[in-house]
Amino acid sequence: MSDVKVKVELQSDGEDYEIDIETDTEVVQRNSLELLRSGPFTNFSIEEILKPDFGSKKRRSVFGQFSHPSPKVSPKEQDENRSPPKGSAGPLPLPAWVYCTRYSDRPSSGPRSRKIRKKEKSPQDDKRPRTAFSNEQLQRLKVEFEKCQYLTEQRRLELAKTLNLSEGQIKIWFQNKRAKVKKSSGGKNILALHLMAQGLYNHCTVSGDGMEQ
Amino acid sequence: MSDVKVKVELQSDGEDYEIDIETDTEVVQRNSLELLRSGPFTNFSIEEILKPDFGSKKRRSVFGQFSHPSPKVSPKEQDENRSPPKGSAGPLPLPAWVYCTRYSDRPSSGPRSRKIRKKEKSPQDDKRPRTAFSNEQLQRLKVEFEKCQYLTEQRRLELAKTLNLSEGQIKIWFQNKRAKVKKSSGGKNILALHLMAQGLYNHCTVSGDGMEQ
DNA sequence: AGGTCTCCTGTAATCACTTTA
DNA sequence: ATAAAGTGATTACAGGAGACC
Repeated sequence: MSDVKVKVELQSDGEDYEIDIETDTEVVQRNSLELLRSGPFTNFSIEEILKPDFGSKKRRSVFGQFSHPSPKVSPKEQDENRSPPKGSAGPLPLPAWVYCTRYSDRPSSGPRSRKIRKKEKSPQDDKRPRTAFSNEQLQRLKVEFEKCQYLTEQRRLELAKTLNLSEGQIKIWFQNKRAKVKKSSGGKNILALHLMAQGLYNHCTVSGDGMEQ
Repeated sequence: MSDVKVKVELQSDGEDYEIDIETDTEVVQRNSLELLRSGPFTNFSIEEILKPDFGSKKRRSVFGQFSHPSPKVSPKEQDENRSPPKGSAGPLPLPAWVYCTRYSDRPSSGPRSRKIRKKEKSPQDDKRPRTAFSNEQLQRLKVEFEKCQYLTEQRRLELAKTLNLSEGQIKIWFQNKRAKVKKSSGGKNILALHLMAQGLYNHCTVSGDGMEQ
């Protein structure tokens, strides 16, 4: 696969954007997510995954063991079909989580169309005053969050538009929400229990106790 | 199982530090979460994907990196105390992501130390004695409050300066005032609700600006 | 090599609400 | 009655890292 880059200048904001075309990685990743979303967890065992021959490696360090294939794909491709192009000879696509790197547990944030010319920052502290999101906004955000805890650019843009918030606010809200969930769940989850049961869970969390709400 | 913490006082600065030892749990949990995030699915089975040879794409294949050392990793990067010896033939059957440490995703970050917050004692000392605002001050505050029940940093600063009060006092006064109004109006603060509904809560404009943060 | 993106982690600030005095 | 402080939730940002161009 090769990359094709296209430069686009949008009339609206006069910004240049660079869009990567080709490569079906993103589709793969999406499908991979679907995959992960799939079967009941009980369909495969931790043991299976953890067998010595699975991705056999002696080194314990994660460093460098995971590399991140460039997740580039045209946004169009992204919305329109969620199936990987069943092109003949392509190598089998990998699930997203396999691609995970250092932040190894989260899927890629998806294809990006990068802004090339970033606006020059105003050097002063233009810290946005705290906003109180409306119930409507929060409602929608929560719904979206339940669908997936991570944003794609697409989704972020769409949310920002329909909720009349900045993309930055959407992004930050998701970050904060993830942090909250993580904190409040205290790390207790089903799989954790699985791991515990299998003796792979040698450590305990500090924060421990869950918080309510 | 419990968390292990060590308190250390460094000679250099006389500060206490708290060091977490072995907090791998969260990583496991988070990675696990992703795995658990499952739903109905299509093309390939988990078992298939988990085979060592699955999708062995040449250079960027993750699985390939299970079987041979990544070119990206310099020995130095593999941190001193966390990396097992490279040539170690020791049985470490687990995929790397299982071992991700700390906040689960980054083996490289390892145990951290953080400063324990300095505790301020003598709780009585810092308490500001109750202030009796002058009529002039109250007058101005009320006027401002009617303009908008919520402060911007700008406005607070300005008020504090002209009224010769601390910004903290201004802030508290507004908070108390809002509470009072709310109470007396039976919890129905039309303006506030309206503002909230519009997401304008504590500032007056919604900027559509982009992602700068 | 430099810039930009998102990520995660922490933290500051402010909110509503409660309590103290 | 009300200034001030405490609590818990939440928005926003800093800082550092990995990935990408």
